[in-house]
Amino acid sequence: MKAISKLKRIAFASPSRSLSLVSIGSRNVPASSSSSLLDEFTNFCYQRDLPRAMKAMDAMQRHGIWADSITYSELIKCCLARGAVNEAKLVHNHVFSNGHQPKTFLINILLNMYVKFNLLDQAQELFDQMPERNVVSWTTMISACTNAKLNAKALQYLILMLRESVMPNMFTYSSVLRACDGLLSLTQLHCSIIKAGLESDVFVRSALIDIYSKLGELQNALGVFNEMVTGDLVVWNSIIGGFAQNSDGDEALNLYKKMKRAGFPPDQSTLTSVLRACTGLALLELGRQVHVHVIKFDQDLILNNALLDMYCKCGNLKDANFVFTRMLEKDVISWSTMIAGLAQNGFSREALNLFQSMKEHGAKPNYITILGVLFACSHAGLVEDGWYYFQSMKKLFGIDPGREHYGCIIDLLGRAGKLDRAIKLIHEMGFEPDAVTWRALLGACRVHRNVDLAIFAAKQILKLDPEDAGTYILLSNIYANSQRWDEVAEVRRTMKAKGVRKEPGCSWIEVNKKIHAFILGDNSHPQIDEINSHLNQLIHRLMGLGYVPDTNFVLQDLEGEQSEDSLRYHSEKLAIVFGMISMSRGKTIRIRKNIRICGDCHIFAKLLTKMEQRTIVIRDPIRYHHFQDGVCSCGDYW
DNA sequence: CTAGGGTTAG
Repeated sequence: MKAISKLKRIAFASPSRSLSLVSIGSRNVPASSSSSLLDEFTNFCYQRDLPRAMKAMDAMQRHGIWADSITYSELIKCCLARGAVNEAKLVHNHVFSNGHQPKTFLINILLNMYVKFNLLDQAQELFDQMPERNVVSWTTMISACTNAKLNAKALQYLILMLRESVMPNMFTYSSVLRACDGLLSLTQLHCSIIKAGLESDVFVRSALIDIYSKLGELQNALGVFNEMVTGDLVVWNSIIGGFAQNSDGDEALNLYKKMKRAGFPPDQSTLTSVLRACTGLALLELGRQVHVHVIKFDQDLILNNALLDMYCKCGNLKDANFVFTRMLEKDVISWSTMIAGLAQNGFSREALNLFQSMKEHGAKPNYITILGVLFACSHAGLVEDGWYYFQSMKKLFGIDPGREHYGCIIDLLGRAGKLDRAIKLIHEMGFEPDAVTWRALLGACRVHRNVDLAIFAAKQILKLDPEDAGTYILLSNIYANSQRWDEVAEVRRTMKAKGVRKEPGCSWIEVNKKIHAFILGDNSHPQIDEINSHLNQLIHRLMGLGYVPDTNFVLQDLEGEQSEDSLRYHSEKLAIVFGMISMSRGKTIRIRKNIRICGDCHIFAKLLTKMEQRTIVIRDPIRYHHFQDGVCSCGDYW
């Protein structure tokens, strides 16, 4: 992709210089005159007349004449712009013909040409034959390797170049930094960069920020960013993207504000990251504002995909569909995003229909697409369809089922109550089960109330993920419910010993472009009294209609202690009531929360939508719940 | 002649 965009850039590069000191064509000049042959060739090269230049070059070769390096570089640019690989190879042969030794400058250009044509082997061969390699030669090879994701090879080139005492420059570092896949090599490189005094180069800085972010070292990335005196758009995009990709949307958005204050107008890359931040935080209104800017960069595929995903993840399928149908160019990510978006939001049928339509459009599904399809089947209880896709995905789409696919199928079987089959599958799959696998089984146990198996699955999860507070609480609740107090104490002890704390339940709701957070046990919201009194009234009215606060949801309640009173103040209930007080009836109440919804809040929300004619969408860390008219899109399974 | 930033699941 990169090579192609480079080719394009060359194709639209500045028009050829005019050099016509000599008449063009061979009319006025005898063919045997070596100087006129050379002039002719030079003119054809600058005029980008490839066929004639090639002809003239052929004649020059027969006469043993060579042009200067700049002229050849023009010719090679022309070959690149036209994708003329064969001509380019002829140029290569010509400049080496009859034992002629071109300058390093020219060989570098040839090297780079092979890299841009994606002919790494040829580049390597030429590189190996070079009598003298300068920093450009080495950097060209390093950059070729990093682009091809040959990280070890890129680092190896750097070592070899240092061994030959060629000093890396900012080009070399910005290139080789992308090849770091461990903190050790990165720290060493960063030191060398500082020693060489190159850390203030914007290219090096953005590369440093980016690689630190990719390795999850955000504080280091921020350190490099904060030292910046003069920056540019890409440096800003690197740091914003870093936070957005490491699910720190808040910080990404803060930096975005700072960037605008610093006078840098956002581009496609910035907005993609901003949308990703909105997606993570479920900031639908901010996402909508970004949508306005997206229109200016019409039809940027990546940006549109990010916009699409934002609407899906914010539970707004209407706008997601609007964006999707208007995208002129769709790739496998667009289709996968929309399919998964429909499935996660409870529109399984639509997801499967879209998958059909994707295939009819000739788009090739990938690993992730199939995950969305399996998720849709699982969600709709389509055991047979899901099993069919799972069994035949290798044959139909050439994709080997991975851990995640098994996870979906375990979920599918579990949801359908086929726990035995699910366990059998865990044993049969070629992978060691991981925490995600066991969580899929645990989900089934919760719904089908299989306490023993739930304990087993929870223990497996904790073996693999000993910091998972939610699973500890769940396990402790299960024991408490069976009066197994010794084991309750044991779980609590383990948590204490490991320093695992249960995260307080927190729900967020966006009203009038402001985010309101509700945290369990926190009464700091200015309208908390009004909310509580309204909540009590609602509960009272709902109880009149048969609602019973369910303190027995031990397998579900990850948020607090199991008493009716604490259930009453679960954060999502407060957020829902606040939404009802502050938004008109026609508006959807959208809530995001940090831990999974409990069974009592789920029933509460369902009954409330029926009683009050409201629509509520709650996104928990892994599922979506669209409540309307007394039912939830999750089908009471989560 | 050589260099940096963005999208789907988990």
